[in-house]
Amino acid sequence: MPCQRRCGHQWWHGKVRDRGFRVTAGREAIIEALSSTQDHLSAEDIYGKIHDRHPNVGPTTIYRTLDMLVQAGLVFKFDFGDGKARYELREGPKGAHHHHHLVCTSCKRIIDYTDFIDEELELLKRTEVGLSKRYGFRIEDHLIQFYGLCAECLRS
Amino acid sequence: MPCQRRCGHQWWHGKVRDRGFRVTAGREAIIEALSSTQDHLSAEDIYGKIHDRHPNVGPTTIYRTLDMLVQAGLVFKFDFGDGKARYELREGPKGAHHHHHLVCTSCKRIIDYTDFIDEELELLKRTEVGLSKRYGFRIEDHLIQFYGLCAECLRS
DNA sequence: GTTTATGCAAACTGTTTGCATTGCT
DNA sequence: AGCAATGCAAACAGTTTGCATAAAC
Repeated sequence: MPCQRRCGHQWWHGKVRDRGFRVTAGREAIIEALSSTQDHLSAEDIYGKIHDRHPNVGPTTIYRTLDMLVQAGLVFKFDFGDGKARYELREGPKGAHHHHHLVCTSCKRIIDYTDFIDEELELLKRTEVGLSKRYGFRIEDHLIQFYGLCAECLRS
Repeated sequence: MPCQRRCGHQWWHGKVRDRGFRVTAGREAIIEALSSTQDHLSAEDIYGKIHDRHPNVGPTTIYRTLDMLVQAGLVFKFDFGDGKARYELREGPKGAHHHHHLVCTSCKRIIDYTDFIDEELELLKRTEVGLSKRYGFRIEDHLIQFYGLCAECLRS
């Protein structure tokens, strides 16, 4: 199905088709929901976001689509310890956008940060080379999260 | 309850009592299970490990105890994406032992590593200072995980 | 036309909760 | 004695699965 809109919403079609998956209206809606926000959406969040325009897309499809997108490498699945999985687009029309997370252990707020990434990237690169030599491990991704108390919670 | 054994199994008693929690046989068994292995035990794993000697300790107690230990800062709770929480002692009789994880996305194997920790700690320290200035966030802990394919899975 | 995706309902898994009882301090 | 911890059974939440139908290729 060609893109219905004149904008570039089909950047991911190739990546999905290349892996033998099909492009459907439901999947379009789910990717759009993910790319329309900076938040870390749960499956339920996505359901809420798209249910108005796509009342036919149910939770099952969302879970199955998210699994597929994780498998295809388009989406990252996170766990922040609140019992539900959260999903984030790994790349957009403009390419990959990498960041790490600050998790407030009190109010569960999540702050994305991209500062200091340069130093971190340098260390990560070195670490990855070292680890692959030492353990024969091929590293494809990483997760860095800091836990603590956010400004709001420190105040009270 | 003073330690029944002549060894140093009571190193954590103070930390638990200081926070207003009590020392019980079940909790002793759970901490012993955690300290007797390098593995990342799930609640069910712990149940299996202690059920012979402590048939009276049920799953509920294990969950509640683990929550308490996480709260008391003695245990770290992880999620490796296999649907069950996993727990690891944060410190032992000899003090804290910090490490990070390599997660094989194919076979789900987890490899602990402590290499490069010094460099990492240095960077983390700098990052933490920067983040606390920028976001007013007080960082108390961090999680670093690398994802990829282990040597075994690369071979096949 | 063939194969993959979907929706529904029901099943499943890990975890949590209410309440009466036990046990630490 | 007083209050925290436990066990049991039942409840719960998020997620997964089987199967018939619909849609993409």
